[in-house]
Amino acid sequence: MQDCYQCVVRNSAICAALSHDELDALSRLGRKQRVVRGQTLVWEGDDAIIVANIISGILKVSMSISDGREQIVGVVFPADFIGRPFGQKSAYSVTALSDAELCIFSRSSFDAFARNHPALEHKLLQRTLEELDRAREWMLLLGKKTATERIATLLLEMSIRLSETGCSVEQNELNEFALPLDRQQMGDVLGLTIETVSRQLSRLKADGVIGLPDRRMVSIQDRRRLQDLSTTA
Amino acid sequence: MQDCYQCVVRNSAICAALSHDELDALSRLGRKQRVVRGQTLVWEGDDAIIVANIISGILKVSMSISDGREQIVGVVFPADFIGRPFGQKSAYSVTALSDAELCIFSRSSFDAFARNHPALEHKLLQRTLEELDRAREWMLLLGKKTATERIATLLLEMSIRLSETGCSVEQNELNEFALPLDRQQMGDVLGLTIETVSRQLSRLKADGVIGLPDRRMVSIQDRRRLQDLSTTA
DNA sequence: TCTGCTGTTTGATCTGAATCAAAGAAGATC
DNA sequence: GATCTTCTTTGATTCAGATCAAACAGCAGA
Repeated sequence: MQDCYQCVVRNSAICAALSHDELDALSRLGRKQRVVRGQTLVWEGDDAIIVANIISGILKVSMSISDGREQIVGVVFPADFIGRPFGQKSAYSVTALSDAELCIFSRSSFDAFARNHPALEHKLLQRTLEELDRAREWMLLLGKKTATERIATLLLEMSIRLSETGCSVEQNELNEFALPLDRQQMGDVLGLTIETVSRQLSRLKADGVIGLPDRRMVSIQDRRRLQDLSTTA
Repeated sequence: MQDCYQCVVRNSAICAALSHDELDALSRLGRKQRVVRGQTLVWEGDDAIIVANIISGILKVSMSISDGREQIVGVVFPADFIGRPFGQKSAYSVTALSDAELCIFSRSSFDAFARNHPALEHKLLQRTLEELDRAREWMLLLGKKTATERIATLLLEMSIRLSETGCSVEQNELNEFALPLDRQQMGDVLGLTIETVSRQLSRLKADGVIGLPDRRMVSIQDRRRLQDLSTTA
């Protein structure tokens, strides 16, 4: 792999913990890879053989039951880390929601490198703690929130995380954005059916809280109201 | 704090990563503390001022909505770690489900110590990754499983985690144990109401899958059937 | 322009779990 | 041993969201 210094996520991914020399060493272990929308990188239950940094694109992390029920347990953005270091098996699948570009490492070589670079492990620990906070926040949503609250929470969360990523330089990214999820996937994140998601969105639109210019676009017209509906602390 | 060498969780808590000298240094930062059942150690939204190892007892980690709805997002056993290192605020409360004994540190001094002891941070990372796996497994349960599946999954999980803790030396701990949760708390873990929990347990008992000798005790009579009902991979 | 195809919306109906309500059980306290 | 108090179980009813069903919109290709 070449040119980590040019990398757009150099300073936001966990690599930010490394000096130039260390980054060189790590880069020799990895490779850049493009994946297309819909492609699955890791299958639930498989040996955990790779880990990766996201350079661009959005991916989902999901778990399922043998009869086909699926729950999306995480949505991953540029600069985020995926994979299960220090573990034998992957308990979840990772699938691209958009075309994406990754920086991939074999898990075993990454594990070894990380063990020798505490600053890198520290970054990884911080990210894992944040991811755990997010997962627990979502458990509250899945266990206790109503359909309306769930949709409102998702829209606000997406609005924030997409604007943090800041790919597009558009001024009003925060209030107008393209959802990286279709209706079915929104249902799979929220523990709802596609019909319920659709109905809730229609109602928010009818109430003037949001606009839906096309199937992927959302514009937040009354953010305050959406926040109230989301019942988030 | 004295006598880490005698500590029952010395080899299973994250302290196992430390040498004698290091352990001495860490022990000088902490103190042992007893808490009684029902006592809350950390309040959701408060500054994250403490972290701790559990020596004995069982605690819950919970989040709530202002109107009183509560979700239990984790149940913590001896040798487990609680608190939110490297973060300003605690997003959740921690409350004792039984009388418990903890080994408490101020977060800031623990953070500083951990940063200088990579082996400790490594253990902490592994635990956090395991906790994240568990949280995601539970997201699948909360998002997609039926009431029966949820109860069956909880009983099996409790059976396993309680026997791993292995406090009691009783032979058949795995199939007969005291629940550390009352019915309300079971509901709060599972995203169900108290009535639904009670009805599901009654049905499992009527079907001969489990026995309920008293309000806290559970005996698993047909483990195979319980596993089928839990729909866990 | 028509014809599929895929994803979305809307409507009608059903159902699993919530809610409302009351009766037991098991400890505590006096 | 009687009386509270707290927790649990069971029953009746309701309802939010699931399921079943059909129409609709946007596009790609012929």
